[in-house]
Order: sequence, then structure tokens, then C-alpha cells
Amino acid sequence: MAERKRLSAADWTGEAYRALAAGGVVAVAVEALAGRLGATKGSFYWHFTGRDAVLEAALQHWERAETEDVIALVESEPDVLTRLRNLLTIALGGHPAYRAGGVELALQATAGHPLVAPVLARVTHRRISYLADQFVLLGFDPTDARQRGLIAYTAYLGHAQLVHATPDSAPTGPGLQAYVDAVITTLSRP
Amino acid sequence: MAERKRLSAADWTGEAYRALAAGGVVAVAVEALAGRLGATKGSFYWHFTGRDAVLEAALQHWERAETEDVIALVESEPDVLTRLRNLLTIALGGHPAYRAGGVELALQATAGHPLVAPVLARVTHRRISYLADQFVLLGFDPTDARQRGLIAYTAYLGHAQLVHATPDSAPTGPGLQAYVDAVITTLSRP
DNA sequence: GACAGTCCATACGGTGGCGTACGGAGGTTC
DNA sequence: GAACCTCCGTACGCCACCGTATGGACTGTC
Repeated sequence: MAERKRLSAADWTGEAYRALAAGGVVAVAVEALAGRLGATKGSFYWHFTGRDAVLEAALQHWERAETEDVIALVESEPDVLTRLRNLLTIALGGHPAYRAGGVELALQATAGHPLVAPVLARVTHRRISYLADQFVLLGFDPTDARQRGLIAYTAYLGHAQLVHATPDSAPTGPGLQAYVDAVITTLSRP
Repeated sequence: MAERKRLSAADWTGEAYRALAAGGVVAVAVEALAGRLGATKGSFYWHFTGRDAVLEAALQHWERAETEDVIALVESEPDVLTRLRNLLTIALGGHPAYRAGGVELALQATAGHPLVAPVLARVTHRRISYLADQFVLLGFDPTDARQRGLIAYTAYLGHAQLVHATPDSAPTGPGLQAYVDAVITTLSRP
């Protein structure tokens, strides 16, 4: 962390991404990032034009890593129901790759920010659409499928919020799996 | 708003509360509040010892107004199922008194803040406990009741987040009532 | 080993928010 | 109406953060 090595733009973006998840937009501060990376602003302003640039890069990284990459990951599973179960299990924290929904929660306080709003809107629409597609594949008509996709997504958002704000209130381990099962069986029932 | 009248501590607390819901903890800035109230910092520092004081007051106001007051409101309804329906309808935005969950969402980015964390924990535990109590009254055993209370609460949180971040994605009007019905009938079914 | 290009530290000016000091306006009491 | 208390505006110092300017260290090339 304080290796005194040369830094790349990706290093700064990665640190900004962590700051974004931890403290939201306001935590993406140039000098704070420099301190964590063991560097100074001189390095930062060589790689980026300004604070907004690294903020935008971090937001784009989030959009790709926690939406498209996850969808691509679960798409390898052919069975729709199993795919949904895998998706929810990953999203709700079963996969230790990254904390469930840390970024979108940190973004809530600044949802109207000119750089945040469009990304948030794209991510939300994409996720709900993908969920609705799965329910269409399960045989529900488009309107019903969208309604069920919506409920599934709010269940994800709510659980993520609970985990983030008060971890001791949220179900873990077997309780979490039961939660996932309850959501899936409920939503796949006609 | 620019009436040039004398201000009370409650005026500052109310403005801080609105700022809290709109932009989170960072939005509770003394000079910003003063600007909205048509006053200056000189007034503020007569009523409060500092920024933390008004922030704490706003958090306490939220804790009371959006938890205990709402519980007291729905407690007048004797039938448990109707009471749950009323509660969810109010909580999900049917009641125009205040935006659904605006504050807790704005608090997410600073959930670890020393003044925020304890309030957030108390509110979460109180709400989940109350929901679980209702399911106990419906005849479920305590463990099952808590699980259902948890799901109901995550549905609330998720919906609130959706409304706040991307309003065009969330159900409104009849779609909202259908959403409430779906959640309640699902959770009250053995 | 000189040279050019890449990357970064230091130093500085500008801005915005916090908190304090102090004086004055407006109402109250006798 | 004079003293007094309540409330608030103005002015100031302080700190955190942004962005710029500039010189230098490091690396590869011939």
C-alpha cells in the first residue's frame, strides 16, 4: 500500500471506487485518495484532469462490474430457476467478491448528482429488465413479469440496505439462504 | 421563508431535518441552513453549540416522527391484517405527510457516523420488532414471525430506495396498491 | 552518458464551511 | 425611559479541499 511504486490511472480509479462504496461521492477526495495510495496530488493531476474525472471513472467501473459482469456470470447457467437462485445468492452477499450493494447505497444521498443520476438510472433499468426477462422465460406475461422483477429487485435493495446499516439485524448463513428461498418460491408461484 | 421573524431552535431543527432528507449528513451545513432561513450563523450559534447539536436534534426528530408516531397512528386499527395494510400503505408513500424513507436513504452513505449509527440501529430494531409482533398476533411462531417481519421491512426499504433513486422505475397509483397487496398476501400466507 | 519522455513531490493561491468575538437592534420590566 | 435580556448580523481566523505551476527523479534509448 505504501510501496512507493509508480501508479496508474487504474490504481486511482480503484481507490476512488473503494472510497465511493465506503463514504459516497463526498469521500472521493483527491488528497484523501493520495494519502491512501502513499502519493500526493501531483501524481493524481497527471493521470486525471480533475476530481470529476476519477469520480466518473469509478462510477463506470461500478456499472460494469456490478451489473453486466454479474449478468454475464449467471448467464452460463441454462436453467432459469437455478439462474435466478444463483443471481440472488450472489447479489445478497453469498459471493464474497464484493459487498452487496455498497455503492448504490452510498450513492443514495447524492442520487441527483449530475454524474451519478444517469449511471444510477441505467443500472436500475438494466437490472429490472433482466429480472423481468427471467420471469418472462418462466412463462409469465410481460406485465406480470415486470411486476415480479420489481419485487425481486426491491427485496435485493432492502436486504442490501439492512446489511449495510445494521448488520446484526440481517439474516446470515442459513437464515440468508432461507430468505433467498422464500423470495424465489414466492415470486415463481403463479 | 424570508419573513425576517425571530427564529427558534425548532426552526433550525426543522430545516436541518429537510436538509438531512435531501442530501444526507453533509447537507446539514450551518451556513446553508442559515441561507434557507434568511438568517446568518450568528442566529444559529445562539441556539446551538455547534453543527453536531443540530444534527443530533434532527436525527432525534426523525426517530420519533417516522417510527414511534407512525406506530401510534396505526395502533388505533384493531384488526391486525388491516393494520399491516395501513402501515405498509403509509410507509410506501400513500400518505403524503412525508416522502417514504427519504432520511434513512440519505443516511446510508454515513451509516458509520458516530451520531448516525446508534439512531439507525434503534430505528431498525424497533421497526422490525413491531412488524414481527404483528405476525405473532397473526398466529405465527416467533421465529417465523421475525423472518416475515424482516422480509416486509426489506420490501419497504427496497421500494423506498427505488422511489428515491429512479422514480420512473417504481410502481405508482394502482401499481403501488397491487405491490402492497402482493407483499401482504404473500407474507400472511402460511 | 547524454537526452527525452514519463511520472511525481513541493509549494502556492483560491474557495467554502466551521466556530468565535463583538456590537447592535428589538422587546421587556421597573 | 433606562436598564436589561434576548436574539442576530458582521467580521475575523482557522482548516480542508481543489486546482496550478514548477522543478526534479526515474526510465528507456541511442
